[in-house]
Amino acid sequence: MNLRDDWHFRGLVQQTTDETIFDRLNAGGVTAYIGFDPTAPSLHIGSLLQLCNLRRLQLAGNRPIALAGGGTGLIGDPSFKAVERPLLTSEQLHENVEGIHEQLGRFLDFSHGAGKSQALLLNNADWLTTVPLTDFLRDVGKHFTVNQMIAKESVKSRLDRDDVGLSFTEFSYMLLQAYDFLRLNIDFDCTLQLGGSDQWGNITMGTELVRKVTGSSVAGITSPLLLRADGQKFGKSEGGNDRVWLDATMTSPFVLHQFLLNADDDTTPGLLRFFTFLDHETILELDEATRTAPQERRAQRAVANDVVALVHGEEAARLAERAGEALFAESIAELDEATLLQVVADAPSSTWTRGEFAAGVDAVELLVRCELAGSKAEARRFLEQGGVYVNNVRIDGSAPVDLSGALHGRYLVVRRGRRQLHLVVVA
RNA sequence: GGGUCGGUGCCCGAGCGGCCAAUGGGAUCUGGCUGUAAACCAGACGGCUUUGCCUACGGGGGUUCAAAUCCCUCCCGGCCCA
Repeated sequence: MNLRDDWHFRGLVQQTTDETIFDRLNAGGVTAYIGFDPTAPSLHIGSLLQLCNLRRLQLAGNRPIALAGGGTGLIGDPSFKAVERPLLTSEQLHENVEGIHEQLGRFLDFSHGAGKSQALLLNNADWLTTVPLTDFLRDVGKHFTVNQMIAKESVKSRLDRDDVGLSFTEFSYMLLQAYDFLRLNIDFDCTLQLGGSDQWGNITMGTELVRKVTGSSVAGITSPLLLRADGQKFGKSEGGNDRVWLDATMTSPFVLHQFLLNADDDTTPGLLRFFTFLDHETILELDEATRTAPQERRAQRAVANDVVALVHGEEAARLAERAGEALFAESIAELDEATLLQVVADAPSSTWTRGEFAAGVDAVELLVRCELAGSKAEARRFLEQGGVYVNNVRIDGSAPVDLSGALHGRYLVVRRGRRQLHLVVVA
């Protein structure tokens, strides 16, 4: 299977500066990069597509460069952002870069054995924070006109709006990213930049700069943004406004697994194509399975298992799946102790004394202490609305919670709503 | 620097002296239906020692019996001018 066909089959290509780039990618040996914004200490599921793309390139014999935006992060990308972003402090930024650096490493092969396709991990702070300002303005700035910069779709909304502005700082961002491409081209013979479709403007600034400065022709490919069926951005977590992160301490493997498993039918074909490495035949089979037996959710399961395995490892994927089955399909009360603990391993837990339960614990207090409710008022609301369960049995808060129904004499699985869990362990 | 308009709950946005914890929409949450979906329906949506009290309408100060609403001042943003 050649890479061009595969990428088009998967719907990974939104725009290219030059379709013939695929011929070179098929042949192998192309050096390509994707930049990752260190706006948080972890990458999130939105970055996963880009990670997978780098991996796909490498598997086809090309050299991927994962570029952490330690320098561009100091400035902030305004592309399609509604408002100016607060600047990150350099300490935050440093921590974030550390975090995503480590994650990037898990998706690519950095071993010397990989030969010419050995991946590189770079940080653009290395050059962006050291290039002299006057050199930058003369060597980079001269190649662009403000006229073309303000014509970019990515900043247009900000220029048109009458209630927010666009600072020069953010406006200059596109030049920095263009400069990245130039440096990577000169220093590493990098001839391709990939990114989400929101990066098109930044990418073309880069290809143009490289062409003007070095005379060599470099390319760009963007991928569509993955949207949910209702047009919302994919990646908001079930549990609120938070994104779904790739860091296990920020989004547990179980939550990630559940998130993907719950993808609606219309979004699932996209997930299969973007986030898995399954062959085309299997993907089409799973599409068919979604149509004919949606309730089995074979496709969602495949996505969930593959992604969790890729991000957190096979073992984590297996446990996450097992946990879901136990919580939703079986009776939790019948699990043996070891299995129970595995199933709720990801959930937050707290240790209580037997004395605290002597007279029973008020349900409101229990919810607040388990952090399943943000306040007592909220806890009461959940109880009133029938959204609280202990060991999968709904409680209404009229009676204190005691240990009569504790699993194995010492565990209470407290649940709020469909899937907010907390394990109470009685010491 | 000058002029002008504006800063309201997670977001957008009404309110413009008391009936305002603040209309409406979105987001979110809970329940119902279901496939641990989507859509749809219903309810909730600052906090507390909950017939009441406290905190909140950019910050601080003031007028008033009473302010998100009036005045002063500071901070922040848009636009125009320099």
